[in-house]
Amino acid sequence: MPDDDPFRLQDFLPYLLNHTAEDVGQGFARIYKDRYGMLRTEWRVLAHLGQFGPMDATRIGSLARVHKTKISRAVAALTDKRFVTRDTDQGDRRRAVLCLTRAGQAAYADLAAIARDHDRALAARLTPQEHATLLRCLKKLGQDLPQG
Amino acid sequence: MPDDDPFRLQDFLPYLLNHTAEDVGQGFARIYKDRYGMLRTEWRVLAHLGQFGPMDATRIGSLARVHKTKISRAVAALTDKRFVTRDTDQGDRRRAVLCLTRAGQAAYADLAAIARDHDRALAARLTPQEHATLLRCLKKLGQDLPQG
DNA sequence: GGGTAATGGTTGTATTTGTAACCAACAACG
DNA sequence: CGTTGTTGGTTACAAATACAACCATTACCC
Repeated sequence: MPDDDPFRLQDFLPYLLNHTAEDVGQGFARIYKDRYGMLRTEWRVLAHLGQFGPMDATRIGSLARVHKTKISRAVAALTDKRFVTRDTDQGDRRRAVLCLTRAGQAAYADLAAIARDHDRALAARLTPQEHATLLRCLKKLGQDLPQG
Repeated sequence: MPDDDPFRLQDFLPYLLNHTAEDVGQGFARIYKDRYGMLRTEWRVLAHLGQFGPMDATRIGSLARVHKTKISRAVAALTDKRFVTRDTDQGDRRRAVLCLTRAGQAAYADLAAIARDHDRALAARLTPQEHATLLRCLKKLGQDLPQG
């Protein structure tokens, strides 16, 4: 293991990833913030419900790998905005099934369309091969992290 | 522009990038946090000084694209830890040139070595071609964002 | 059943961050 | 020179986050 191989901050993956993520996310973040007053976790919860249908907070948390307190607060904000309803599961009264209201569905449809365009614009800056490789790499790197 | 091409959250680049960045950064973050009580911006400032030598806060901010208040607080924390000195530029007494102390250099050397290993472990999960493409894509995506 | 643990979810509090306002030193220009 | 504008940097206050403690309900198990 050559110690003379120097550390290059510009190529350090956590740094680069974080950097790019912030840059790339900001444009879209402004949209859901300005248009619906949503925070990132709120958008994510909305997106999960819109994408996968009704589910409880724990499931969203594990899909999105977001801590339950963040989910809880995001859900509270979304119900305030009348975008989400919570329905206590009568079989297990600890659980609450979350569901988009009609307004929530509309907001999701609106934002998803914008997100899709946004994503296309990003992809257009890469070759199709690059884009495919990028997705594959990100997914590879994101799974089974050596105990974080 | 086909509206029937649906939005896929799992392939949405801002989402994926953010996700991966968080996952990948966490392991290393714990190290500089546990070992030196540093926050992310502190590590970044330290890394920039270690990597590029003495410079002022504004320069770090523009290199790392971090807001000046964050830099300011990170620098305050680093001087508290005796990792950084601030030297008022006598030619322009608004500027302060930041410089690693000996302890700061040691901390940087320690962390840089760990970062390098960490990075190698990440790279090892990809093929060399994938890794190269990934870096290239991240750099492409990070520059000249259409008004962020 | 009754005690203990585990699970779904919320709340409290201490940190961290973002935004704006601010101060001091310098620049530009009449 | 004075007055106005910029720039480097800090501080104040509001918003967001992390972490731990906490209910309520369900599961386990003797």
